[in-house]
Amino acid sequence: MKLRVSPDTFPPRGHEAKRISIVDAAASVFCREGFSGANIDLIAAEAGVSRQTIYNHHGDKEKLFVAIVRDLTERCNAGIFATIATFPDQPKDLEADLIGFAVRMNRNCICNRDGRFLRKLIQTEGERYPELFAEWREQGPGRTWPALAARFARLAYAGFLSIEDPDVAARQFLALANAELQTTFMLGGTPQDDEVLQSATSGVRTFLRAFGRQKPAPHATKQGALASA
Amino acid sequence: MKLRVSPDTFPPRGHEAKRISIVDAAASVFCREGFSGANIDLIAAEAGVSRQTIYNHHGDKEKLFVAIVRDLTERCNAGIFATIATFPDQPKDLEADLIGFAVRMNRNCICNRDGRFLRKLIQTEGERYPELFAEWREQGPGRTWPALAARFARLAYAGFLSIEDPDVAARQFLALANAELQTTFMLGGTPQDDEVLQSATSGVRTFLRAFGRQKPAPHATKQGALASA
DNA sequence: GACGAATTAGACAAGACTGTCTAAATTTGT
DNA sequence: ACAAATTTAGACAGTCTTGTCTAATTCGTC
Repeated sequence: MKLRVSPDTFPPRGHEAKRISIVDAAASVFCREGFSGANIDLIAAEAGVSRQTIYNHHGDKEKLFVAIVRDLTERCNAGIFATIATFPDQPKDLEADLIGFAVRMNRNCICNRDGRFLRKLIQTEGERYPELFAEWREQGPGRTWPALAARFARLAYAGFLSIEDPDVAARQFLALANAELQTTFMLGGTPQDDEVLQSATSGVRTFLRAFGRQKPAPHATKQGALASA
Repeated sequence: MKLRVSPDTFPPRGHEAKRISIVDAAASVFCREGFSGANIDLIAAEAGVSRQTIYNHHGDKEKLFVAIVRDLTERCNAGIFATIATFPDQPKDLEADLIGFAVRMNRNCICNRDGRFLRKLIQTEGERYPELFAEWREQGPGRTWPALAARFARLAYAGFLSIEDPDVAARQFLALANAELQTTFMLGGTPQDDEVLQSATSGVRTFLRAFGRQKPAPHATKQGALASA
């Protein structure tokens, strides 16, 4: 296999630029080739950096790998929390607002570069680094699931939904929103925008058939919420 | 890394026994280590067979890998169709029967050895062998999804469910049944029986809240079905 | 422009792996 | 029990990879 320089900017300028370039290239290569298959020379070429620089920055291949996973976990978490912050607490149109939220979640957290890479690394190398991915589990799902569940609980409390267990509802919401994308995810592909919208739409519709209230919440926008408890 | 002989029967007897032993060991090692990381010597040791025998049977590493994926696809498909054959067409207790079906699907097709292995190989090597996994997609989801959808359509036609799109409903059914197991699957783990039951139960409950009929189907067991169209 | 730190190319040793080959040993069918 | 086919252990060449080292070059900063 011949190594070709990436079509990026020729050599990245500055210390920090190189660091970022290395992390990006390493994520891409680890993700594409797996840990065993990843080749430091290829990472170096793709980062536009010499091999020695990678060893200077990260020590060895395993440390590099761990750094990549930590980095991806952190960035993905940030994205997920930022997206959860856009959850529709006081929806005008519940269905449309939840569809919008599901689409944002997919596009900004699950289908984007970081999300795809992290998911693949967890799937392929999760068993080889139990403590590393236990850490991911705590910092990732362990914190994001409850945060999302809390928003659904709030929506139920305000009278928009009829939910018994908010944790279960949150997981089912995402499962439904992604139901049509499973095969694409399995093969590492990136679904088109319209596929994401399609899946979110049918998923949210089903979710609301199960958990929506027939009565569209008695004007419980601000003051009425507490009365319905 | 030292290679140790597997604790299986010492050397497998007979030509066919060796073939099977090689396929089993190779599936396990490819799955654990990925294609690049898989070591022919390790596969040979784990199969209780000499390295040369593997080359005699399969030619080279890549041909061996393709043979493994074909084999797993075939076995998994057989299991899925066998399980779909147990779908409750004339349920006594719709909820209980669908939960039972979801549990069987999980235990016999998704969580078992073949299912876990095939899923992982698709996830890790899918992009490297497009034509091979396109084949899987056609033979697997391409044939099993419609088969399952047909059973849901039949259930709806008989008055047990209220469904618009049986294909969507089938995908959402499985997505819901697995909603609680996602994290475990990501890390390659095998969920406990009670976790599978738990996930199936809450998934089916939500599914029936969305698609169940309030009226428990007007005795539409045999003759009444056609009338409700 | 000059100094110190960072980066580079390349060589290099050590080890691992694939795939081939051979001669001996074992198994199978008859 | 015999002959043919299969399997085995081990050696082997060739290739690839990791991680280190060195000497020269470039970069950031004053």
